[in-house]
Amino acid sequence: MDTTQRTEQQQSADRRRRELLEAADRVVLRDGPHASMNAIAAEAGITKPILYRHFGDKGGLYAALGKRHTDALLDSLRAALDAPAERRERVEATLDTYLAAIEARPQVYRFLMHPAEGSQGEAGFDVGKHSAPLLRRMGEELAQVIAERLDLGPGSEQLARVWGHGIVGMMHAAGDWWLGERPCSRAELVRSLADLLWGRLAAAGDKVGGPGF
Amino acid sequence: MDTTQRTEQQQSADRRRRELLEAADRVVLRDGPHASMNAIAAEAGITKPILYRHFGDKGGLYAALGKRHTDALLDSLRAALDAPAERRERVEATLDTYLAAIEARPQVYRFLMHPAEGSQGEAGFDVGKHSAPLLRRMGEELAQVIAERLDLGPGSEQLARVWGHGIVGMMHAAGDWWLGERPCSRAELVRSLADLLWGRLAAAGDKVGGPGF
DNA sequence: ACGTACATGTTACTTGCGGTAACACGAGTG
DNA sequence: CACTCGTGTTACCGCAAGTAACATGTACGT
Repeated sequence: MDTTQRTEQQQSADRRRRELLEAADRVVLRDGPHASMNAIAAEAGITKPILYRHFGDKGGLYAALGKRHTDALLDSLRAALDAPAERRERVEATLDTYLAAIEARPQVYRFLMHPAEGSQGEAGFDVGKHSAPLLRRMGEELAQVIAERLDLGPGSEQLARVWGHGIVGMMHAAGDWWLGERPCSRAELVRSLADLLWGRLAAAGDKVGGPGF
Repeated sequence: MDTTQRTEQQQSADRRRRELLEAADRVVLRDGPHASMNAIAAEAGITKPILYRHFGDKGGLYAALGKRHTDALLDSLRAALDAPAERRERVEATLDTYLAAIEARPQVYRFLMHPAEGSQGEAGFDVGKHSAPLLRRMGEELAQVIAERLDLGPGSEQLARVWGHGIVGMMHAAGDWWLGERPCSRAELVRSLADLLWGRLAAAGDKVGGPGF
């Protein structure tokens, strides 16, 4: 039949696509985001045009690659956010999940966020535009959770979205900085961020002698 | 004398450098970050090797370009942060200054932050790694201000740095999202972010029937 | 006046990558 | 057996980064 044929072919094409993605994953994680299409094709045991037949262009490949990791990360975040516990505890668990993920596989993180600066300290310059997708998706998801579960009064819809993106950005920037400098333990970082979210900034007193922030 | 010679040459070289930077600025802001070195050289009325003599490589040029804008932005932020007013008011003024800047010149912002996706909806892919420098610098500056002026008890040094980078990340991500979707006025955005910083997240009540965040 | 040193500029090239066209092989089907 | 279609290859194009080698003006020491 036509349909069965199509299905078989589709399945085989999908398997192939997954294999190619895994090969690309290996190369990108080994060589950094500067990996050339030639290198990826070589790792997969084939040549360039096949990659292009599957993914269109390099952007397509990187987008597919990014989506895999993004989906995985979002799944763990959702799990942490859905755990049965107090709100602050869940917030801390979510922050910790994210930070643990970028700590465990910094290569993946660097690829997703700012794919420049390959492993070597080269003056590399090429980058993907993945950060936006990941950050945006996380922001939107968090906004939805906030809007669903929190009672924020009038304008809650918009407030939730601002907060979603804002909190995600806070987590992202702090995590990025922390990953580079490692100025403290993950637990301390989580606590500090949660404290910030919990209003300690507003509650803090001015230092003696100064104008206070 | 030798020194006077060196000085005169240095001065002329500096003038030239500034001219080149301004030309590069025009091209980048017109063509997006995909601008080729050839195009920039042409705009400046000269040819490629001269650019390379002045800036080493494209990264050097873009770094110099980024530094100009970054310095300017940081100056306005410092001014807003130093204004004589209540803390929350100053925080709002600073947020507003940043958002006003990215609103007024989105081209510059896009170049500094994620220089991909040129004005045309191309599948563009090349990017600079400028976001890190700008975000890092803003984070560190804010951290210093917090540490200097706020009384945060033990561990205040680290706490201030986490908060600095976290707040900057919040501002950045929210601003980036807002700039793309324009879901509300700038003033509303500022208010929402300040509310988040002021602990409204912690103070919000759970929605009826749900587990509450 | 003349060669020397140096800054400033150019042309023409190499290298490397993204992307594509054209061709080659193998298997199932009338 | 011819036909097609999926899968693969080689060989190429275009373009941008970066460089080598060469030209030219100008101040200086002798």
